[in-house]
Amino acid sequence: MLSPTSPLVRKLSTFVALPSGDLELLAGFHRRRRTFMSGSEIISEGEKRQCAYILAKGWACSFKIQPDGRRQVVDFQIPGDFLGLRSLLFRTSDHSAEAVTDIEASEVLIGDVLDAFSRAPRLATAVLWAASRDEAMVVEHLVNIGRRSAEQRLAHILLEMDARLKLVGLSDTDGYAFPLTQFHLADLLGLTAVHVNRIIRLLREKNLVHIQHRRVKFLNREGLIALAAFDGAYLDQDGPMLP
Amino acid sequence: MLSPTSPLVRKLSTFVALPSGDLELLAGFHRRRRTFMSGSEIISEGEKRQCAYILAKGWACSFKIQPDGRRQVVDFQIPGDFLGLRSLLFRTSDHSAEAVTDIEASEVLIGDVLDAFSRAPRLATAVLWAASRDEAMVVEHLVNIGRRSAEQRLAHILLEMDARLKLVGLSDTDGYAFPLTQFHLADLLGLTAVHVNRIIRLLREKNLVHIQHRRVKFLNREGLIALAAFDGAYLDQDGPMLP
DNA sequence: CGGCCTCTTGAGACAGTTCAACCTATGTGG
DNA sequence: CCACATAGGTTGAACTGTCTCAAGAGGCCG
Repeated sequence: MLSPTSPLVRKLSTFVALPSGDLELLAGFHRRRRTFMSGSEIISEGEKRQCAYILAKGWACSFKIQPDGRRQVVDFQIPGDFLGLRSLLFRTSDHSAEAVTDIEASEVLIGDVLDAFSRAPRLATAVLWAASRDEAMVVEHLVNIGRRSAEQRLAHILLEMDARLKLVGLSDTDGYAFPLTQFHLADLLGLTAVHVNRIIRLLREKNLVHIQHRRVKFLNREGLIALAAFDGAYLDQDGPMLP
Repeated sequence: MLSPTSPLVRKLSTFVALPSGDLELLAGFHRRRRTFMSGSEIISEGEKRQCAYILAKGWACSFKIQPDGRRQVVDFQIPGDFLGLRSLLFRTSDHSAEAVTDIEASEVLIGDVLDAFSRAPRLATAVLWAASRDEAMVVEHLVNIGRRSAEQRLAHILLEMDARLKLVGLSDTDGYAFPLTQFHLADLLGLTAVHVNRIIRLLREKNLVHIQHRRVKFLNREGLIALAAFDGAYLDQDGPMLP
């Protein structure tokens, strides 16, 4: 049985109040528990009819590889996030995903989704909301790369992850545990790892954030927010719920 | 009554065969027809509880504006596409949208969606698919900006629009009608209009494509595909349907 | 006819890349 | 518990794709 504070339930409950029947249906999604070792590939671009996962523990990342070997990270997934929802619905998966840390996840099949949608339409809307929120994050990453400086990009993603981690109770007041390497950040921000390193130093020298020892520690959150022009409205996680 | 060749039906039918009951429900979505003049704003970032639209005729574009006035276009919408689906589900809209040409669209309210989902779960899955396809396009635009050269970016978007227009019957063998300015392209590709202009010239001089007089005309499609490393799998519009 | 978009081209500046070297943790096998 | 391997992080110097600013040309509409 799914505990009421499971990250996914916590996230969806920000959107709509789900009746207990829907919650039980959601619990059924957690039947097939899987574990993956750090670095292992979970979803593979180009493969047909893949399944999806709900991440329960650890960080993952979804990405696309270019023919020349360069890679673009699309997003990082934290507990409560879907992993590979698009590859569940598409004929062939349009992206790959791998475990950043050791992770635990629940396998979801297309049948589970069809079944749940027909029995709980409110849940269908909640899942569409979660998928739309994922899209909103990708959109913000697009703005990041397209129209912000390297410094702003880094500041922005640090603030986004903070807000997302808070929603599932994984962020403290001063910062959070942060398992990403500078290569991960570079591939998300459309930069090189060398340049990310220089920007990290810059933000440290400005006494805005420290990124050290697998931790992000905010020294001047207001300053960071101003620098990145961060507005978390796209995460749609504040304010009153849908009636 | 909705004609069976409406762009939206045509698009969704690529994914699943919808029973006639679902098609009638879908037709109900087209009750409230609206028209917008070229240049007018249809969705506004920051506004609460906006409605969404299904585009029937013309081109639109969705975008986000930065505090410094620079703008990032997220995607262009063509007939059959949703417009502002995220602003329908979110507390406040995370993006804006405007009409590129004069357009015709049908207004969709949140109640329509909830109602349709509870009566036609298969339709819910089809809508989730369409939303996921929109996300896949944004992801590809992210890869475009993050990891491709200006030349590749432009080639890629021209090929994407060709495939998308083909799906709704708006592309000829040699090219298609193209209402975008170089400013639109610049804002989508994360470049300046000046640089887009130089790249357009480059592709013309290489005898790959002509972009002139509001038309895209392919001269060497294979060459363009190779240049951009274009693989349309992310559009999920080829191959057998979902059973 | 004049005004305003849109497109075009040039020259200099700069943010971020590339390549290369070196440093520092952390873990592993002997 | 040391020796070594390896992944990740740090820094410098030269290079380049794209931007910025600037000025002008073409075409459409009132």
